[in-house]
Amino acid sequence: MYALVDCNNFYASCERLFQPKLRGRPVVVLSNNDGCVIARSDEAKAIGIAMGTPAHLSHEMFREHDVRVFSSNYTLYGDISDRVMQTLASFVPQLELYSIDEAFLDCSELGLMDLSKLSLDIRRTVMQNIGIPVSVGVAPTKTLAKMANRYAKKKYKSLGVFYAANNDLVNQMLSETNVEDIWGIGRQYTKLLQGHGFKTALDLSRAPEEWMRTSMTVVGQRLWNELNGIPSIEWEFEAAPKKNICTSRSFGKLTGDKELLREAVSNYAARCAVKLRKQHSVCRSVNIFLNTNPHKTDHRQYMPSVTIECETPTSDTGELIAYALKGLDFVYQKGYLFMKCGVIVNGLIHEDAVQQNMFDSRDREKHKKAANAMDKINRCLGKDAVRMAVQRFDNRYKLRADHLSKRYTTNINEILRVKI
DNA sequence: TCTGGGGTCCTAGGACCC
DNA sequence: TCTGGGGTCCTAGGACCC
Repeated sequence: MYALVDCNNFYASCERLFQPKLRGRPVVVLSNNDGCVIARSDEAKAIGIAMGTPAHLSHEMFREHDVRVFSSNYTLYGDISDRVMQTLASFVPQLELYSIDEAFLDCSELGLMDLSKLSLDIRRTVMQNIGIPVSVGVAPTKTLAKMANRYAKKKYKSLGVFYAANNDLVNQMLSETNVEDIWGIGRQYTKLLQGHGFKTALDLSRAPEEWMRTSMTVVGQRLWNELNGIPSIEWEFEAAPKKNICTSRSFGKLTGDKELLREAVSNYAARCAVKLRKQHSVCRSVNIFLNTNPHKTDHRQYMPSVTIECETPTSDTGELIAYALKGLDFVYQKGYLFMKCGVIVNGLIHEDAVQQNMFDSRDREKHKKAANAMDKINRCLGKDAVRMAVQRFDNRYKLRADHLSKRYTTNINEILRVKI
């Protein structure tokens, strides 16, 4: 049996944690750059604010309904997430962290324990320890557990848990879930399935296995198995090292200034380098891309990207910045207004598996020591306390974040103050 | 003024090898 | 009418996830 625990309206719940007066009030959290809505409290959902709504189209509505708006504060959400996961880990021998607000729990070795009772217990404990509301779905496969979780939220809102303990309960859930709400079914597959007359998950579970395989390849076969109670998605208890790493941002405002782009690209390359070293990887190539704003149909559009092979696989900040700047030189053209740029490092391998290049004149040991020292200082003093000159300190291209809350739990200067 | 950022898996097709 | 038969590796593109 699999349990899926999911934090309700996670980002909105995190913000409300430190401002209890917002309980019962509509709260939304915006994406980077305050672009669009990415999290909503129940109250915000109830007044019809849709996921992904551009913020600039909603100001009227926010004012009208007295909606509290936040910029996203990933430092805070990441820390609250760690705490929730720690609490969850105390209930089962093993769990898989699936996303910042979700985890699968392995219930297979809990013997005859009453899983409904366990679910309620989890919910109560997380609420008491952390203050974040969660929902729990328990079922024989991951796909069904995801479904059970969604079903709990929809149908047993106040209870917050659903245990698909037998065939009747599984079928009841399947019959009340539409195909488009199944985990793994997106827009394209929804079109395909509806076109063939499949409306509910129950319909799909009874589709001919052969048809699922031929029209949806192995993805369809797996899904068919999972819907029929045959686990076909493996556990991943240990986070696998990433195969590529991307750092990209939209700018606070459009720019064609090459110096500004150099600064942004250097910073993103440096972030990639830190992420690489954290998982003990080096990359074989670096990709740099620029995007104009596709929404501005009257602007000239240009979305170039270029990949540069590293002479020797590396995770060195200075080296990656140099590659990234070389890439920028290659694709940059005057006369365009850019909205976004990014750096992707590809072909990651373990740092110990590097083939030495016999023409390599760089003292890698020395640079590695310097990088490690830099990481250590930055871990203590906050990220980017030490940086390369080209990164600058003034962040002229910085994103918008007009409604940022404090980093209550990770920065001593921003700790919650209580007036008595 | 203003529309996120970061990933995964699968398949097809081309380049190349013996 | 006809063009070998296997392989591997890489990339691009499409689908999906939060």
